[in-house]
Amino acid sequence: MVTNGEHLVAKIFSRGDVFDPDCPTRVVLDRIGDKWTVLSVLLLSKGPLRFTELRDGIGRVAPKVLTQTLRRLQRDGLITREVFAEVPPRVVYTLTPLGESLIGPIRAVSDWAEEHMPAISAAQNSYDLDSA
Amino acid sequence: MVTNGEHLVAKIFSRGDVFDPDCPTRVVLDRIGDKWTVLSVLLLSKGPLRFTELRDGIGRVAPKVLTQTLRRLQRDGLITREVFAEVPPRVVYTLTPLGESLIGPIRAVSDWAEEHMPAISAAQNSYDLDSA
DNA sequence: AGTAGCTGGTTACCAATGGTTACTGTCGGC
DNA sequence: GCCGACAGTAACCATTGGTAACCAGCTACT
Repeated sequence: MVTNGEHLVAKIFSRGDVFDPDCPTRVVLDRIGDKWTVLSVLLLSKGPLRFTELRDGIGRVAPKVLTQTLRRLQRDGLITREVFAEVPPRVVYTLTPLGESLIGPIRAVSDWAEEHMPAISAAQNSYDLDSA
Repeated sequence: MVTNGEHLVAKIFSRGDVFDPDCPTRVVLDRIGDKWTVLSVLLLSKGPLRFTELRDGIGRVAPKVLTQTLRRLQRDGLITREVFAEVPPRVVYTLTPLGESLIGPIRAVSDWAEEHMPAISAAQNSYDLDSA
């Protein structure tokens, strides 16, 4: 396994650099930017959940879109997807350790959003009034 | 100014709750999800920048899209936009105190992205191999 | 005098992503 | 035999991101 590639000429990125347009870190930032990723991870931080539990916890999310979100999280190794061959079917989503390591940063962002939301709403209102 | 609205029946949201679909916090999370918001704020965290400096710092972003991003950040009260009537024209973008308060949470996320990017890439590869 | 170029955009147009509504398959209960 | 629960898919729009071309105002070059 090649983990230390700093002697190579090509960019191998053993750590990542968000300011490099060619670095896969951009993909990671895109994922966090996916509309329901943050909420899904936050919900799963309390424990494994089923599809409908996630859907109801988020509220007003189309099943297709939630499926897309969860597939991408699974592909990124942030969650696991367990299917139980029962009737009615049961699918349980669980955070992996990698996914759990994201809880801290994500919670920082959502806490910030909750705390500063009033200020942002106020700024939006005055901006809209000025340009009206 | 009404800041404590907990005695009202209607939702007035003095703080925000990301799990409530009707809460404006969702708008804030959407903004962070905008493709270039995080990078723009990170770049501006080092000091005010001009339009082209931001564009070059991000790399491969269409001017139209960068303009959209910056206007939204301005509307949210996260940055200010100063125009100097010179030739050639000069426009300087600066983080507001509100914008500066976002640096911490955003840096937590981007640091996480840089640190765990190799693990994510590996997970993606094995996922793609399995489904191939 | 003509023209090319810099800055910070805008406009028109196209592609990709996100989102909504409707539908599927399986089985147990009524 | 029909309904509903679960975990999705299918077909179809809407929003966003991206590209290429252009503009205004002045300066500097030829």
